[in-house]
Amino acid sequence: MDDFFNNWVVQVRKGVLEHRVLRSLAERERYAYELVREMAAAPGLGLSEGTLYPLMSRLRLNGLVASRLEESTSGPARKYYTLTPEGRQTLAAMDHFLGELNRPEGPKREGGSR
Amino acid sequence: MDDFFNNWVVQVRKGVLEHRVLRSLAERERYAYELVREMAAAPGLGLSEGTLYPLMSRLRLNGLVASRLEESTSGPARKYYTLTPEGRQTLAAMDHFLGELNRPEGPKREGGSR
DNA sequence: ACAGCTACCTTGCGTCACAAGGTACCAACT
DNA sequence: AGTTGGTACCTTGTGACGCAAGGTAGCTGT
Repeated sequence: MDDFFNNWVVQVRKGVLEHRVLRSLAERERYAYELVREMAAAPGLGLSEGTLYPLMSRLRLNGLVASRLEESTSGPARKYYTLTPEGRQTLAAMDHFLGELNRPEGPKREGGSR
Repeated sequence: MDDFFNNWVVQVRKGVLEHRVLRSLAERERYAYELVREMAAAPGLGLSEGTLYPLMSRLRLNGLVASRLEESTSGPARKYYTLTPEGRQTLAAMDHFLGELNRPEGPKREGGSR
């Protein structure tokens, strides 16, 4: 039926997810499995592990997060992720960009340069 | 430098663009070239023709827009696009979805089933 | 005739969500 | 001891799509 709409939703997630993850990590450190359940419970998202684990790898490769292993008394060890300074910087840039996007028609000129 | 951020912006566009285009067409009919310049001038977007033409094709294939050729006295003929009823419906669904996404922590339960 | 604008469309590339599948560790029941 | 079920990690293959670059064609001015 609405192939188109469903596909659109997937595309929207691509942008939103990374932002949401960084946002979440800005609050406190978390491990991936925790994030999966958190996001899956959120309104429009509903991601699975296959989405998040590669995402976390990308974040780490790009230096936005750092990870730390912690053993658990009940279950496998957890890999906790924290934001690096670059991660915080990128998050701020994202926030700014999204702010611009949501402003309906007001482009807002940059510091009146030139 | 910020490969990651730039890439992210590209991903965000994927979701935003289709919504913006439908929004724009909901106002009045437009032709593709017009949309390109309109979007390119908007804050965070900056798309090119190579992005928009395939997008318009997809919209037409999915029955969200209809097109109509109109000759121009100055230049090539223009293909004007209008929203179909399905297009309007999809736009409404998108608006709803985005509304849900932006609600910070309020999932809004579905009819309290179960 | 030629440059430049409008206006349409296509090809090749790279990125990414997602489903599905895989490994391993631990607790509880049979 | 074996099986189930939960936690927690990660990989592979597929399909979708933005984008740069390139292509076609009509009109205008020099």
